[in-house]
Amino acid sequence: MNEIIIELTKNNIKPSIHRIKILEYLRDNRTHPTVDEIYLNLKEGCPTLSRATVYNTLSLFVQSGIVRPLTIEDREIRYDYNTEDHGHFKCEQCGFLSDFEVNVAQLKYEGLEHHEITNKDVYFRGVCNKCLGNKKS
Amino acid sequence: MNEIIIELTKNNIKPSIHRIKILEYLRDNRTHPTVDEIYLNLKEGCPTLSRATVYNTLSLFVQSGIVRPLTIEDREIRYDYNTEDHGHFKCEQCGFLSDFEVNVAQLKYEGLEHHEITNKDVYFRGVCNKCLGNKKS
DNA sequence: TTATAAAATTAGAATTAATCTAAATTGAAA
DNA sequence: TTTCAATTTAGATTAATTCTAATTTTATAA
Ligand SMILES: [Mn+2]
Ligand SMILES: [Mn+2]
Ligand SMILES: [Zn+2]
Ligand SMILES: [Zn+2]
Repeated sequence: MNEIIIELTKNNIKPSIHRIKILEYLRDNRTHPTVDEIYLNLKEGCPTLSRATVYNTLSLFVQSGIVRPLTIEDREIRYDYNTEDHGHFKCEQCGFLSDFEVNVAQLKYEGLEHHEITNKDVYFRGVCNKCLGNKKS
Repeated sequence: MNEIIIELTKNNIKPSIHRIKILEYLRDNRTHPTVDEIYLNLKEGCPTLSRATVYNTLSLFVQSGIVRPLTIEDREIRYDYNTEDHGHFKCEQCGFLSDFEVNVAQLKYEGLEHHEITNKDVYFRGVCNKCLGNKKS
C-alpha cells in the first residue's frame, strides 16, 4: 500500500484513494485485467466508483508508463503492471493471456531509421498446453 | 485478377465477385486498411456492397490464412495481404502503420512449452521519421 | 475558519467497430 | 424449370470506449 503511494508520487500522480486502489489491483492481479474486471472488483469495496474513473486513471497510468496496455485482443484493452521486457501469448481456445520470456530489447530490425520507438510488443497466439491436454484426439 | 481467383480457389474459397474485389483491394493497397476503408472504396464501383459482406469475407480470409489481421490499434482491426515475416510500426502522431524487417521466426523465447503457436506478431510504437522531421524543436 | 479555485470523480449520453438476424438474391445441380 | 444451399443484404443489436456537464473533493489564500 505504501509502495503504491510512493510509486504514484514518484510519477507525479497525486495518490487519490481510487488511484491507489486501481494500481494496487494491477500489482496484485497479474492476469492482465480489462477495465471492466478492475471496475467490477473494486466496486465491491467502493460502491461509489465510476467506470469513467477507471478509464481516466488507466490512461493516466499508461501515459506515465507505470502500466502497459495490451492490444492483443481484438476488442478490448488489457492492462499489465509488469512493464519489464516480456511477451504475451493468447490462447484462442480458453482466452487465457499468459506471459513468456523473450528478449524484445535485443531484437534486430531494419527499416525504422530515424524513428523514435517508445514501445515494443511481442504477441503470440495459438492453443495453450492446458487446452491441448484436454483435447481427446 | 486471374491470380486472385487462383489464390481463392487454392484455399477452397469460391471466387465470388466480392471476394475477388476485396482480396484484390488488399493485394493492391498495402496500407493495412480497415474494414471501412475497404468497404467505402469498393462501394464506389459496386454500390450494392454491404459492410456485412466485407466483415464476413475478411473473417473467411483470416481463417484461411491468406490475410493477416493486425490488432496494433486499440479499437479497430487492420488487414494485411502480406503474411510474410515482418513487423509493424504505428506512429502515435500521424497514425501511419508501416512495415519493417524483423526475423520473428527466429526469435528465441521460453515459457511456452507444449503450446501450439499459430501466429506471431511484433508491434512497435513511437513517432515516425516524417513526424520527427516536421517538429520544430 | 471561510472563500475561492483547481483537481478529481460521477452518471449517463454518445460514438462506433463488430456481430447478429432474418430476409432476399444468386448460382449450381437435378 | 425446380430445388436447395451458399452468398449477400440492410438494419438492429451489442459493447468497449469516449464525451459531457454537473458534483464532490482537495488545496490554497485571505
Ligand atoms: Mn504480462
Ligand atoms: Mn504489413
Ligand atoms: Zn487455453
Ligand atoms: Zn508519423
